[in-house]
Amino acid sequence: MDTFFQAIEPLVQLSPDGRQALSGIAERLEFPKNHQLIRQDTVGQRIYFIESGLARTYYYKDGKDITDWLSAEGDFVGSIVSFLSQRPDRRIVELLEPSRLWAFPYAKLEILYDRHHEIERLGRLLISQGVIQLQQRFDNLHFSTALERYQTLMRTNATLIQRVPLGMIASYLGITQETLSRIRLHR
Amino acid sequence: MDTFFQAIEPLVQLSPDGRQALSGIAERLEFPKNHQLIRQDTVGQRIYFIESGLARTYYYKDGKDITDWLSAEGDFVGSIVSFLSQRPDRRIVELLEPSRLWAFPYAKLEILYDRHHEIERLGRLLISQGVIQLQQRFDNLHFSTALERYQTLMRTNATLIQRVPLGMIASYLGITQETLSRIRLHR
DNA sequence: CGCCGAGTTGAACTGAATCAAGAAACGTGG
DNA sequence: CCACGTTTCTTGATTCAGTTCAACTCGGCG
Repeated sequence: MDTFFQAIEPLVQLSPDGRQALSGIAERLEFPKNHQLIRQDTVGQRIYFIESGLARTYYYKDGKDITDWLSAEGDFVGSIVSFLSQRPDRRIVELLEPSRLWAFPYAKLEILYDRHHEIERLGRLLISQGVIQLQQRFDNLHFSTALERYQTLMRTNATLIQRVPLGMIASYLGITQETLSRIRLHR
Repeated sequence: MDTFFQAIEPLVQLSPDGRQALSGIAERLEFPKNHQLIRQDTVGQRIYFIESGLARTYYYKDGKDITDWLSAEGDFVGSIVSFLSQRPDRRIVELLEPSRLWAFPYAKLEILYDRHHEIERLGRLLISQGVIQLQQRFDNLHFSTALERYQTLMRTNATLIQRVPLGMIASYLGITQETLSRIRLHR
């Protein structure tokens, strides 16, 4: 769990007790490419930390496949809305590369929230980071052109573009694959 | 603070102790229309709960005024990104109606988070709600037409449309005032 | 009364979508 | 390790939703 504890270190200095509690509920997982972590219209039972690999969150709208989020090593992934609300959600989470993960089951996490104030704090801070990220993504979509959105992605997540097929990047940006193809050979 | 405690009741049953702690740091405020709660490029020192009234969060992009969020009685308002990250943000919060508010200062809230596990939990749950709301708004913007976005607003927030000028609603939806004007006299 | 902000309407323009072929690249089995 | 099929990416022509710019209407209210 070293990479995991390293990732959360800036947020909370966990006591040995808290660390042990988290280690106790974490499940070590390894899956091949294309494995579905979360299936459509299910309740997200787990939140995943990516030690290595790459995951995509997507859903279908009018039959079209829309990328909602892309998560790489060091990120958390899951159907956030479903996990937080404990309600089914259309979002699917699928691996784009073979990955090593740590999974945290919702029910067990709840118990730790109860018992360990410091873990509740960790939860609060992780979600806070989530809001900030999402808000930035929202702002970018709100009144920006396709080109601007692409440039922002290049600036913040340049490596993703090598690892994720163009069509998935395009819908992540809210544009069609054809438009993205045209944009990137240049301007 | 009754309306406030009523609003958070579904999330956490606070102990008398916790309630008193929150009451102790809350500031009762009343402001006229057009008052700025948060000024541009400042660090959000407070988060506000709206007992009565209406607030708008907006910012300028390329000189154009863009509505980021609209908040009415029962909602929390502030420059969320700035409040959570304690960094300056371009977002301005301004009252669209005379309002009665409860303000919670960041520094004092931090102390309560430390002392009262249950208040830390409240914080976590409130932010969780925030993510869910923002994600829904994001989804709606991601691959929907102007008409669809307007209809979603009608479905979820119909009353706002009476209270907020058309231009502000339009930029909230990510469209121009002219387009919104055309859309709503029907289709 | 006349002005001023808020909303509407019109006409021309444009960024991006759609539809439709092709060209590359990729990986799987023979 | 080559051949074939599938997936990924590019390119072109056309269409369309929404923007832009500009003028005009309406309802207050000072």
